[in-house]
Amino acid sequence: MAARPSGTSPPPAAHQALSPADGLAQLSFLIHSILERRAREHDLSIIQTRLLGVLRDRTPTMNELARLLDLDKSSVTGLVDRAQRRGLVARVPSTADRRAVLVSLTGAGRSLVSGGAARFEADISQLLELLPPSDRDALSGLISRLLVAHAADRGIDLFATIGTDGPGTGSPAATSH
Amino acid sequence: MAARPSGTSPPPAAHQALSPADGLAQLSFLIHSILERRAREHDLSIIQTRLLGVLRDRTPTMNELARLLDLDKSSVTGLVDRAQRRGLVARVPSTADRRAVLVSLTGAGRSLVSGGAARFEADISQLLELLPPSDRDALSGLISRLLVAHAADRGIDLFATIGTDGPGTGSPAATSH
DNA sequence: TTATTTAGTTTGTGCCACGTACTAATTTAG
DNA sequence: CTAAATTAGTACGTGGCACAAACTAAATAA
Repeated sequence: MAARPSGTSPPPAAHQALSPADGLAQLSFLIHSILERRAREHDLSIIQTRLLGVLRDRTPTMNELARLLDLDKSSVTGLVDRAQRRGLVARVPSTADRRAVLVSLTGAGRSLVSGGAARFEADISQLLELLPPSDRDALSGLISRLLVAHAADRGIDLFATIGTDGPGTGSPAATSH
Repeated sequence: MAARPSGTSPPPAAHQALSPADGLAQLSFLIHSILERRAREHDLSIIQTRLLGVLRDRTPTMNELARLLDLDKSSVTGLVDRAQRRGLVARVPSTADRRAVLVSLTGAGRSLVSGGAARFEADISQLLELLPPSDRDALSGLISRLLVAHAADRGIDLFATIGTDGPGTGSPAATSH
């Protein structure tokens, strides 16, 4: 319940700052919509984009995918179905567990997500250029610290169990809740 | 296309900071999910929540609502239908233009959004308590500045045309794009 | 007045998410 | 080593959400 989730403004005078809740809610919607617009260019929804993003450095089972995306497993079936139908991901039977199915990115899926990620990063750069360089760094740093603290707060996730070895098992924030 | 929209981590060493794009994307999903969880308590979706939030200090037409929420007007019809069916909003025929319909919050809708907003703010407070007080203020300030700059950048929105008079006409960020 | 634009709804399509019910494989008990 | 319980995944039905195209009614422009 955002104080003012969207295009609303209190009756404040010109340069008054937003409340933390308002600011975070609006920022969240802003980033969300930037992501959405980029994804749209490839006819991808946010959740499809997240799916591909997650698969960039993993080959999880359907079940793990559900946990990673914070979805019901029955939702993941359809999600992967649609991505597979478009040739973006593949289902590979697990050799270890004959019940399980591993989901992996296809070449097409990988190139799609790579290009998209690059453009999204460019969007973010451009957005951050609205701030003076020192503020940019400060903001990024603060956000990182907040996310790390939040992950640490609820579980020992974020960078735990991940040493320097490849794709980690730990699941950092964002999926949150 | 988030670099790593969700629960993913690069192969980074323990306390390495996230890239700006990663951080913003993850933060966005985090806030989004906090909002979602609170809304869920009242069986509200994010978009329903945004609808109620927008109506807190406006009584827009369907058309204005579409612009405010960045939706197609045909989408707004259904959105308002569902909210109206639950007694959260009302459709009031406009006296000025007999084609137009004004959408306003009912008492039930208002109390719902007020309570929800309070709880969301509490959630954000709690989240921000993970940072030292000085960092909290710094973060909020930077976010405000970024949002104001962004609004100014694309149009002259944010606090323009709004003096001290009540509910403004300008539509600030968040709806973005 | 006639033609055009504007406000809103209707209809049809597709994605997304959920809960429930089901099959098949695995694991645990006895 | 079977029998029971658990786990992985899918199928199905429901509903919200978003869009585009087609349509009605009112307002505005010609």
